[in-house]
Amino acid sequence: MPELPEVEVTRLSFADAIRGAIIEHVRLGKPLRWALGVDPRILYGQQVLEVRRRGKYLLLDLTDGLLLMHLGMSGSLAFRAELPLAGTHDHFDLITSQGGLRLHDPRRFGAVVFCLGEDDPRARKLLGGLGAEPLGDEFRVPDFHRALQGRRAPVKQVLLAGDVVVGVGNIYASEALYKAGIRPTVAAHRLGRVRVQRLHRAIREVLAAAVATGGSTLRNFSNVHGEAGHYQQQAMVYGRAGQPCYQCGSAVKTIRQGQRSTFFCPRCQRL
DNA sequence: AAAAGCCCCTGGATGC
DNA sequence: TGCATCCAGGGGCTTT
Repeated sequence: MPELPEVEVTRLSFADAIRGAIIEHVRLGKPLRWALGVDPRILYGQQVLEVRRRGKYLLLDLTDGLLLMHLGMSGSLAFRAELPLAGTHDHFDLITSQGGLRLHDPRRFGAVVFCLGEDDPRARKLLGGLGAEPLGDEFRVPDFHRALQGRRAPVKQVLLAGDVVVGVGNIYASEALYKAGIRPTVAAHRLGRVRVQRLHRAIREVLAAAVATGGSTLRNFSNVHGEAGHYQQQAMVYGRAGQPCYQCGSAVKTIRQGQRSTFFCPRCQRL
């Protein structure tokens, strides 16, 4: 579920509130994708210094370590002064002096992992291969172009892979390609400068717009206060198979790429 | 090195 | 109402 915009919206919704908090207790529910990796009591007494994001990972900087959090497909966080009794899918609680942070994740593809720092082998393994931050200055057209030149896979799948650019998931990949007028099936290396430039711009615009509207809420996503996002209402192609393209009226098509659905307009996205 | 498949897990929607 | 099937916002790991 959560792509970069949802993760960023989540981060923004509690970073200020938790900054400076002292961890008092940890409650673990059912196992997530990966184990925490340490005795939870290691966290007790540590202070939460900052909340950052790298791709779809949230990074909680602690006094003496780093907590990596991932929301997987169905995860969401809640942060409130007092956490209610844990429900069936509440699998991680971080009780602090300033409130409780809770991970709710029905499918349990999410994870919370403790690392000593970003140089910790565990952190390097998860973060080391990530591509450029699409909303950051390091995401530049020439680099993007060069990276795409080395890929023969369909551009949609290269975007999803996350080693060229991070944070673009299944919704925003389709949306960005639509905005750029590029067919999702085109081999990445066949894109010329102009197309790459358009795609670069489209990715940034789509992600920024999604953050601004609180992300997309398809099922359960909400920020830390339980507020849903609205970007799905302005999706041009995602989830609109068979419906008329807003620009040209052609029926939006859906195909399978790497066991994921892709949506595009056959007329507006010719190459 | 890159690409393609396979899984992990639960729940909701759809069809019979 | 019950049951089977398919699909879902991710991504690490293994195999080609």
